[in-house]
Amino acid sequence: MNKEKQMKLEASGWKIGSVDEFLELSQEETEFIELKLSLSQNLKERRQSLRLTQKDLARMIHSSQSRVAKMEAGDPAVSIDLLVKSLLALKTSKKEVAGMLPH
Amino acid sequence: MNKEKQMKLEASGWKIGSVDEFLELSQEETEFIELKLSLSQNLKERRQSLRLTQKDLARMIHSSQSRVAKMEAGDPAVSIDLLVKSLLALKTSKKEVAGMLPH
DNA sequence: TGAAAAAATGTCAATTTCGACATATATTCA
DNA sequence: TGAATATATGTCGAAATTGACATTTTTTCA
Repeated sequence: MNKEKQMKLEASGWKIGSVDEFLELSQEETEFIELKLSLSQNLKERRQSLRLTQKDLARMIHSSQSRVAKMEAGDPAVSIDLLVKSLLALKTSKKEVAGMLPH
Repeated sequence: MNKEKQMKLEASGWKIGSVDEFLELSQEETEFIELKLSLSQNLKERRQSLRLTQKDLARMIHSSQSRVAKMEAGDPAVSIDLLVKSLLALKTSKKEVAGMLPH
């Protein structure tokens, strides 16, 4: 993982380590984070292409606008479960989900 | 969803509804549960084919044998996050994960 | 422009999921 | 067989995630 990618992760709030240096993440941790970010980004694109507001989506999954915003921002404190529930609510197909898997 | 499939879900502890009749689940809820069960089953097969014990896998993901058992049993109180972390720990490829998606 | 709508950000109590532990049950194999 | 190993089940306090709410910032568009 290069420095630029680490910067992006940190920018989304993923930094866990010490104050002025990057935490060395294991390969699984990195893959896990990248998967969540990919789902986040795809969810946002999908919602927007369907012309739904965050509030609309929030209603569909019985959640709140702020939580949808955090989901789409790739906030670490949002579970894959909620991301998947959101994608399912938007009738995302298996093929589309498969395309969201990093690598 | 037919009765037999509902029976299987209930057998894994997924029943939420009333005492003597099945709860009518929405399509998204059903798809979500089926996804988790698919990941569970595939995880178990993958671990076994690698000749690892539940305790072995638990160590790899810094968890416990009992939680791995619940994961593989499709216990509702286990997150997709933990399932994904486990699959990543077992070096599951994108293609393999894609093959685990129901439908 | 500027007001309205949408999105982002921060906080919090409630709920869910967590690892850990104890123990019961099942499987393996000498 | 039966002892050793593996798995399943139940419980618990701790930690993480939740929906909701208030507020700020950004975007839209008349």
